[in-house]
Amino acid sequence: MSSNEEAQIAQRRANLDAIVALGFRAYPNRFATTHTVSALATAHGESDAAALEASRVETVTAGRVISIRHFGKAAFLVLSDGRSRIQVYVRQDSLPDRDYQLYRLLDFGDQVGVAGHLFRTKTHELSIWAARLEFLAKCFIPLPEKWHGLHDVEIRYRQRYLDLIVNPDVRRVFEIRSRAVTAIRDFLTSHDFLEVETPMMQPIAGGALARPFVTHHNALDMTLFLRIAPELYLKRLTVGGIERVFEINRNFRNEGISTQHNPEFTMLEFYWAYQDYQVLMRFTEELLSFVARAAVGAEQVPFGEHLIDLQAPYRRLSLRHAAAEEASTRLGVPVLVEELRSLDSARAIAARLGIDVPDAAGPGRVATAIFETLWEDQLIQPTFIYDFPTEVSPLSKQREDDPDTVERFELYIGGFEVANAFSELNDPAEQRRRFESQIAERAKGDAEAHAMDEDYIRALEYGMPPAGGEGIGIDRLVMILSNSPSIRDVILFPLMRPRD
RNA sequence: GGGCCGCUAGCUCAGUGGUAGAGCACCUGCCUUUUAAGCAGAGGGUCGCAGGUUCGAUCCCUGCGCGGCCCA
Repeated sequence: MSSNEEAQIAQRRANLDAIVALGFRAYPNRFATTHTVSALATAHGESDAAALEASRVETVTAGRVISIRHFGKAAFLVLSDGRSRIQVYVRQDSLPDRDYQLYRLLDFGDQVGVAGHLFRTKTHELSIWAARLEFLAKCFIPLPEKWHGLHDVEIRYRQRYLDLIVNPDVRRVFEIRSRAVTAIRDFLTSHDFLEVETPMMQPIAGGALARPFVTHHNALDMTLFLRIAPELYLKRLTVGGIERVFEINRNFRNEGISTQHNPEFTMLEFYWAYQDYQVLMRFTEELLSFVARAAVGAEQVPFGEHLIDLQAPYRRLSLRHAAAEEASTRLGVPVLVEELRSLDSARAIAARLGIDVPDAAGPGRVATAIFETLWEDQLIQPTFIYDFPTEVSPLSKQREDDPDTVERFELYIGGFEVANAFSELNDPAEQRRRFESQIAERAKGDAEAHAMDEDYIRALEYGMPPAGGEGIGIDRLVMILSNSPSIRDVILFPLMRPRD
């Protein structure tokens, strides 16, 4: 007993055999077109019937057949080039017999070439009056239904090509992504930043607090880590005199998967000598409004229930002040900023709020946990959270007036972190102390604590200029710009478990 | 790692302790301006996988797999 799908595949193979028997090649090497479907739709989408008749536009184009409506000895095909669609009118008395026989053997999903002239049907649909058909490739496997499309997210992610064929909005998301990345490059290069590429495989996984993926180089017999951040390499370049530098590339973090986390994700990092985090806040506002205009044509973008406004200025909240203020509201008693700076009182406040913190956490980690738990969900409109505890920021420079606090901010949009930036720590002695403190954290069980990097300290010993640096999560930014609720909607091939 | 939910035809989904349904798609026939074309007819199923309970399980129970959402 053969299944329905097997029968459909057999039918389609038989159709291909018949097409070959007509003299067509099964897999021709090329097809010379004069226009893409999108070009035709753009150029003539507004032309009326009389104008098309007067100009008699002849065209040769190609695409995938995504609909066939038969009418006896005529038919309407819909051809897609992945972006736009155009109707093709096929009739027996307008085609060579061989081409008409070909049309009768076409299946939903086949790749075809068409030559003919443009016209409008009675119902004003822009169409090609086919004078010639060429066969380009067979679709053997039945495609998902035209009306309901493909909803099963598992198949959409595993077989993204199917998703792209049948769900036109998916293409739109990745066009936004492409325009956003291009806009970031344009913005930074126009501000004299140099784009570079630094190692993806690193002997020490530094520049962030995260667990790395581990691999091995056979010839050198050495352990290598897929990078969790490019930070330490980019800052070495500022030592080398590249005063404005950026990289857009993949990071890898060996952590859980969620609507906001994919094990590999794309990050922009840039470093700007002689600037500090205050300058970067203003620069970020400029950058993001520029990117929004370029990617979606507006600074206001819908995101779920919200309309997010990426126009400057963004709200600014000091981390400890915001945490203390919200804790006061929740607990109904005053909570002072100073209480978040001492371990005992900070732990007591966290406990009263029902927030669990690791045993090894110092007051900085506790204050940060309180802040994230109380505030993260409400930070829908762009908000800079600034002045982080030094304890959680091993690569950031301290405030001149407060060694427990670093000049650092995170930008939240849509309820999650999109950017992280700081005035860069360039004092090699202080950097060594921070690394040593991280190693102590690791000894206490923090698997994400930063490792020692002697070569990085040596680079600082040559003198790194004061600088501001920032990382922006491209995937998360694109989620906001494209109104996508999951990071998997903005990554073409998100990581999935093997199915078999 | 924990909790909840899902997995039925190629796709989108109903459904029931008594051997399974719709729409679209596919096949046959009719149709030379349709657009979710129309009309008539036919076919298509390991109900995620494996056990258990039962006279009988797609349905109830247990485990596993894959996915989704939430939490850590």
